[in-house]
Amino acid sequence: MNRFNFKDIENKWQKLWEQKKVHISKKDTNKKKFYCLEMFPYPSGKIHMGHVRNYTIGDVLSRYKTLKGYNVLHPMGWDSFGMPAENAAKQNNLNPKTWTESNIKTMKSQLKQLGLSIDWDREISTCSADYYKHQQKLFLELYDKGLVYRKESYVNWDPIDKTVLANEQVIDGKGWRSGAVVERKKLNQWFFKISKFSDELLRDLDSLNEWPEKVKTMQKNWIGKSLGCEINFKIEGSKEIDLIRCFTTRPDTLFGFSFLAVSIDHPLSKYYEDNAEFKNFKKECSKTGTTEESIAQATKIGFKTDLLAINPLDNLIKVPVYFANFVLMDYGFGAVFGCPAHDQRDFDFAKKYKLKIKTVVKPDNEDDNFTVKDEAYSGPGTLINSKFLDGLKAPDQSIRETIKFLENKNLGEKKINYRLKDWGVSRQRYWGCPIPIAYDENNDIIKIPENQLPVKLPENVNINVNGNPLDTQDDWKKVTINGKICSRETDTLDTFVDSSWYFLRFCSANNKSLAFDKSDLDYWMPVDQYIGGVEHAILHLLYSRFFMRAINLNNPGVKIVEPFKGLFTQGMVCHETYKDSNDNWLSPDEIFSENGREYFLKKDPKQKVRIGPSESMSKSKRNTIDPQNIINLYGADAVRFFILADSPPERDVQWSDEGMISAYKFIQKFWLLNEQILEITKKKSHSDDKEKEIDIFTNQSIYKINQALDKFRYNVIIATCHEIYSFFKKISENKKNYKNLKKNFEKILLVMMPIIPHISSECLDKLNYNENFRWPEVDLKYLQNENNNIVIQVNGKKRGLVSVQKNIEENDLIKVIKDKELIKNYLNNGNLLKTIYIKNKLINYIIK
RNA sequence: GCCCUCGUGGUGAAAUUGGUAGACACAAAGGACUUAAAAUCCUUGCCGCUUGCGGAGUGCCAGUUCGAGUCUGGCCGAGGGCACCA
Repeated sequence: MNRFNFKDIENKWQKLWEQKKVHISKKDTNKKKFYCLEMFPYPSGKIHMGHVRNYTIGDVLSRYKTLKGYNVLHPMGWDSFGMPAENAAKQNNLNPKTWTESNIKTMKSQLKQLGLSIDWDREISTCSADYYKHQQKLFLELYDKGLVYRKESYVNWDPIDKTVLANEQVIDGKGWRSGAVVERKKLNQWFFKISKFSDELLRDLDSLNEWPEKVKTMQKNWIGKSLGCEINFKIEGSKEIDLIRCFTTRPDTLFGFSFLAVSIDHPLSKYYEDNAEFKNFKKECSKTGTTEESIAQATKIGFKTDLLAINPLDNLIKVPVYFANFVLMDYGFGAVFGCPAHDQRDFDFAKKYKLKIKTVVKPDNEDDNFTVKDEAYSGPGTLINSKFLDGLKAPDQSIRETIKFLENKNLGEKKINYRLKDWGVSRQRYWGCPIPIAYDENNDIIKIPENQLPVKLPENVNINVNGNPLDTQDDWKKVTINGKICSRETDTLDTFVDSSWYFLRFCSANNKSLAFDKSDLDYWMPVDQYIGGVEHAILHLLYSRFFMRAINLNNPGVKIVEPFKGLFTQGMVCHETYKDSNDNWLSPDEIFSENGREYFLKKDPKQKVRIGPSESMSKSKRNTIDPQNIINLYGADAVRFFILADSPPERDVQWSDEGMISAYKFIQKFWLLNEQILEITKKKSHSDDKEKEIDIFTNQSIYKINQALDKFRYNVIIATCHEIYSFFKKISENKKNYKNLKKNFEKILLVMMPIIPHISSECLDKLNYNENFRWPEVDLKYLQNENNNIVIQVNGKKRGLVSVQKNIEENDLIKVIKDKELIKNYLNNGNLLKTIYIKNKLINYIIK
């Protein structure tokens, strides 16, 4: 008997699959399609464990659906524009293109070593002009539809990366990549009008019933729909302004109005630009930072103007107008009416500037003399101190009635507001898709004509410059359009644009003239199962949903609205963290242990290692495991087997060397089992009762795996594989060639194929299996044992177990068990009130 | 603060969706084989007493039910998301 030589055998099958083009998919309208897509990787150098998990999950599904007879599309590509290439280029004086292409080569070969069933004929790379030329056309199409516009606006400026960040890319006031504290800067920027679809993007979430609720909730919150009222406040004072518009969700608290606050960016500020005190205030505000987060941390400060705002419900109530640091220009109209009694921010502000705090809502368990004291009250209740509004139930009735009143008197208007802002796509970077726009001598926008597309990114550019390297390319910038000399846009597109439509490109990956062919989309789209990390729950998924709608706008040919029918978000791969006595991170390679509990430094065995919590693998914490080493040591099937074992795919999984070794041992012993069965099947065939057992076990296992596959419960499949091994191991020890042994074992190999394709294929080959690979049908008659174990309970507690014939009637069952010593004792020591019999499951005696 | 998710042995986890809690695996301990080690195999969730049996037991407290890990309400804890969003 031979060991399983994974190196040779895995290589053999990978080559064979490639030669026979078994993973190449062709449109075939007679066959039911299945589009399985994993989020494509950024080619950063080599694959990491997260990739291994992500792509194994997708591969299991693809292979399963193929066995089930679907025409499966399982493509792969490269999200290959982006800053790491530029950073690497700067650090090592490399060309971003060369660097990226070499990484792609490495990673592609690594993915192939995992035995993934990918259609490499459809490979795409977003940094190739073959890809981005279509993107430039799409950009211009959206521009013609009015979904792209340019405006001067404040942007989040990352001083390290020297680039603009989307609001979504600012995390805790810092750039999501560089970690630099974000500054504010005013620039001319290109925007996608995602807000046009706010309502649709929100509403259609309800149709995505194969998405995790968590992701849908996050998108809902991100879009942030709120129903409220727009109110115009009359202004009195020395300036030429007579109205300030506010948006409020609580118009019913208008009688608690004690100040009006506007953002420092509000148009009102132009009247105070020369005011030294205001300038100081503005400076004070900028000191506290400009991101929402840092504003949040700062104490509330205000600048009192000489203006008064009049309460629209009572002209006699006039309150001061402030500039305040906590009011955002981006949301609503950059102005809020302050009601300190029922809003904590307003309360804090009012306390600081000694403004009136008038209670207008009382909780239902309080009387009319209730007043707000130490904190604002924002709960439900009844309106008080509000004249004609008194007695209304807050919040629902009172808001509804107040809006009605304001609308009737022309003082306000019902309004729906969204938190979602338009998507800024301009990036001051070199390594991205050029924006196909130029400007003439009047700085008017000129579209690059179709016959001058694509706008190719110039090569051999010195990128060791501050700011955008494209700005320095005078030859490239100069372009003649219709005889006019123009200057190109030097900003490139956010890489989220690249990934917002790549799933469409896969459908027509080799179409030279079109980004995608509508008939291809009709067949392949939507993506039936999309698989990736939850970190893209908002940005990438929302942008892709927007792109689909943008393409569909005025384009009745495209039928699909939602790009991803099913979404699965897998958990991360974690590993323990280690530190030495000086608090430096240690990699697992640098330490050793003799008892599995205490670790020591290899280079200094006396030094004890501090074991930290298990965290997601990251280079900075040095707790990564290189998949390449693991593949070399144990082979692809063992890695696939391990990465799916133990934890359900949506949860984090712990990397453990012991677990990996256990998976490797499983592959090895399974191979030996196959060799044994092969030997046995050469013997004369044999028939006895065991055959039935084999049939039952096989069918039940296939059923179990089938169920688990349909629900992404891959860890249960691994457990079942272990059970399968134990069962057939025992059977093979009899050394009898049961008539149905070979057939059943072949079925088992077929259902294991999605998980461990190489060894399963090889085993089938060894057994001379030469039929087509098809998912075996489950024979339902084997799913229930003929003899059933019935649980005997007394007062709901398990007291015994009896094996009886299936579908036995209650009276017959009682005859069987009434003589049991145990039951007799219970029955003799109490009164039997009743018995509950659940067929084939249990009998429960109720005894007092 | 609000929203979401999750709490099961030393660990990762199963549990046919209300019916035998802890499948499967890791670790640890004990045992078998071996001159010995490695490898392999077997046993072990906890607390009692002698095999066997009894008791408690799925974060905590109630409730519904013949029966609750599963359903309902409240509390506690962990993780994630959002936020001076008016």
